[in-house]
Amino acid sequence: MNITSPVLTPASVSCNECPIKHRAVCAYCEKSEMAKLEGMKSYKTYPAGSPIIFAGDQMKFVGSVVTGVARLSQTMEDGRRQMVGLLLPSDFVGRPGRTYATFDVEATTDVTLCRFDRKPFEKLLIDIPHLRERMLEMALDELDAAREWMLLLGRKTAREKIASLLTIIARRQNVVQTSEKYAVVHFDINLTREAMSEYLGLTLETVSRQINALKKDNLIELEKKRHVVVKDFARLLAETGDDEDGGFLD
Amino acid sequence: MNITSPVLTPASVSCNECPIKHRAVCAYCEKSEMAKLEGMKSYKTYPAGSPIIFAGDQMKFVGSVVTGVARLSQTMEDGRRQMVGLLLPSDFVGRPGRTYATFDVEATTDVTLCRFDRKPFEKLLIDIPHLRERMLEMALDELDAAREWMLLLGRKTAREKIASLLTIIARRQNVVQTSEKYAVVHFDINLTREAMSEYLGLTLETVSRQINALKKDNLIELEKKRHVVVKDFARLLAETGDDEDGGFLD
DNA sequence: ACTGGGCCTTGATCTAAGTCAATTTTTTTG
DNA sequence: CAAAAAAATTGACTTAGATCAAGGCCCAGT
Repeated sequence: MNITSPVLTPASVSCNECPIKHRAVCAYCEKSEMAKLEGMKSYKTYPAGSPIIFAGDQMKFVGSVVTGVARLSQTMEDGRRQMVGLLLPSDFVGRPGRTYATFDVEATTDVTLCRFDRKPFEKLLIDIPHLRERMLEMALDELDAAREWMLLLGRKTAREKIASLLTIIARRQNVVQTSEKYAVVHFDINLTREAMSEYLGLTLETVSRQINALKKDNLIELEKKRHVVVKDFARLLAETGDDEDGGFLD
Repeated sequence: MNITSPVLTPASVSCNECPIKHRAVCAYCEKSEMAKLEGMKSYKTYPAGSPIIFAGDQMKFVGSVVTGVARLSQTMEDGRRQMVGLLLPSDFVGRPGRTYATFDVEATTDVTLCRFDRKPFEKLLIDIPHLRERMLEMALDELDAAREWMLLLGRKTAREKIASLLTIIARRQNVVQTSEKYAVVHFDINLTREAMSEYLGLTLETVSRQINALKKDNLIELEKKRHVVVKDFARLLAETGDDEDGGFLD
């Protein structure tokens, strides 16, 4: 559905040329360790909109998002849904040590995963300290992000939620450097209004109204509904309810 | 404020007699490893209501909750507060690898921590694989719990939130075994209505009204405001909005 | 170039939970 | 044990966001 780089031919990609090698679970591994991983990995691409894992399913694999965007979500019996994580390239899918999936994982755009069978991967986690080290770091980062999101879900207004989401998407795409905070910035939202509403704990109508309210207030411009231009990033930041550089710590 | 076991005399407690030794970060350590930890630890008790760490502060120590209840929370400039974690005995405080605290930590009841200076502890994390292993496991569990909570904050009704909180408190105090799910169950809530409201993303008035609504509907009984008697745990569970055994996975 | 199906927007109305304001109950402490 | 402080309840009223219900836009495929 989107600029998903010229499709990787699965087995042919060497870890050396992997676009996420500096940030994924394997980031700290040395040559010899990489060799072990290299031998076990396999790529799989999921088309936009397709499920990757269902909550309750047995988890036969774990892996890293190489390209694309996936989402982690939870569904209640009556259909209420809450997204609990947005998985971008280098993010990890699956929880070692757990047999059954707790959440649904779904491809939002086309998604390519670098997969490992779960059991063997768990062995590697024990054998390769660097792997476990990075895994811990990533888990702690995600935990902080999840807690940040809890504040958003529990206490922020609809407008603050939208502003927060936009700033987060902008940052995650690395369009904003700390220094050029006041610059004009533009980026794509890879999410439908519905997906946004699931992330923010709102309805899609409210998302639509609030986005258009931000537009009316001249905080953003829209091109073709999915492309956002922020004229003054600092002003948008001020709408998030976060203090100052909110989240640019350490 | 509550039954906080006969105050531990700090330096005198040996890890052998530690009430949390089977579940804390050190749970997987062997004798020799424990010896290292033993030499570095020190206990500190914080009176109910007092701050343990402020967001933004430098983190000089990390540690485990030995007794009591602490809470992790976040505050917005205008005073809106969201609790993002409830720390019970064996839970870990602080984030190795981070210099500054991201969240406030506060003693809810009297709290005793088993503390380690952060820097030396980070060294141990590298030296003692068992420590890192347990740390990862705990981080992943907390991440799952945080995501579970995101569903509650984003999608549940006030009544569902209260019912969920009550079942969680009951479980955490181990009053409920999976088997005796239908039994009468009673427990204390160590939280004020205000603390509950901060956890649930509600106001204290709504918390009060919903608790009393559950009482009127004969789902719970109250003794002295803070002690809850659940006559039929399954019926309370049904009010949480979660499916079936909600969360008793794996 | 037309049409069907996702998306998205917009309006009217409803309602769960918030706000404001007492009052009562419980706990603390001098 | 009385008085003060803290916690909890209860009521009246307001409101942000949900719900219900049309329409409009856009591009994908014939």
